Amino acid sequence: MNKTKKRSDCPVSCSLDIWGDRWSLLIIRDLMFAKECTYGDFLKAPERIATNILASRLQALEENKIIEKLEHPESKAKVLYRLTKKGIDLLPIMIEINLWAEKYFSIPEDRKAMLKQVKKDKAGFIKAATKELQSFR
Amino acid sequence: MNKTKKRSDCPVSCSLDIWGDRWSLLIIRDLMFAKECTYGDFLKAPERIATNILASRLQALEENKIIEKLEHPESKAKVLYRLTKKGIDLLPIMIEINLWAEKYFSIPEDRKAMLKQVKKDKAGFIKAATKELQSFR
DNA sequence: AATTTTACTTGCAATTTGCAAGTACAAATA
DNA sequence: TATTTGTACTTGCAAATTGCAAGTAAAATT
Repeated sequence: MNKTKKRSDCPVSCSLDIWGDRWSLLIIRDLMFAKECTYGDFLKAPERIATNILASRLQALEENKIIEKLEHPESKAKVLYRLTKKGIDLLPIMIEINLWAEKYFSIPEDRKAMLKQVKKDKAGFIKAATKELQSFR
Repeated sequence: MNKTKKRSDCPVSCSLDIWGDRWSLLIIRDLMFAKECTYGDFLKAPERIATNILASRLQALEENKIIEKLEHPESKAKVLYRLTKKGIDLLPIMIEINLWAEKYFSIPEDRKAMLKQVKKDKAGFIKAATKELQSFR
């Protein structure tokens, strides 16, 4: 989001200072599902983020070591983004958000199917998904 | 946050539409710790929320059934806010945020002590804390 | 060589934030 | 009873952020 404005020492506040806006977690969501995304991939998300906002969020997330850039293996015109370990560690938060939302909204079927797996063995799911994300690093 | 602007059917997006800003989760945090807060209590938080922002967030959270108002037992001049069940159910998200932050920031000692309890038995902690919050309803 | 793709940047209007001050009602105090 | 204080907001306004549309530059394709 913004650079180095720490509002307090509260862990919640510190976290929100980094990804507590309407867009950052959606970028992180996309990376958790797709593992690697280009700039254009993010723009395809249904929420329709504006290009300037996307650029500013990607920069802030990179500065905060949540994501990192890497070369696209097939093209110099493309940039690949992926999660760092710090970003991958947001997975439990992302899962709990999905579980909460499932309880209070109607959500897409494919997401429900995923959450069914989660509820069977949450720790196991997180471990496996983390490992999968790590394998791209 | 804002009224009824649903950006997509994604559960993450729907959630952020409600509490995905820099302040809402801090209000919810205060209510999770204190159980019941007055307007003035929220203003005492170290992040120093502006009075107009606080009023607008409280209204939005109430409209979205995350919090509710009740009469103060001792004074008609005061208003008490507390979490609804929907708000209490955000507890697992709040805990995961704290756990993530502990890993990447230095956080206050008392919060560390709480997280020590969490790590001993996460499900048990959430159950007990939820029950405790429910007891105020 | 010309066109298209990709990742941005820029300009600008609209919205939101943040600060300071003000208001209205209740409660405490003189 | 009159006055002051406390509590929960609202209002006004400047500054920052957002969102839309258009533009740019380098790389890839035709």
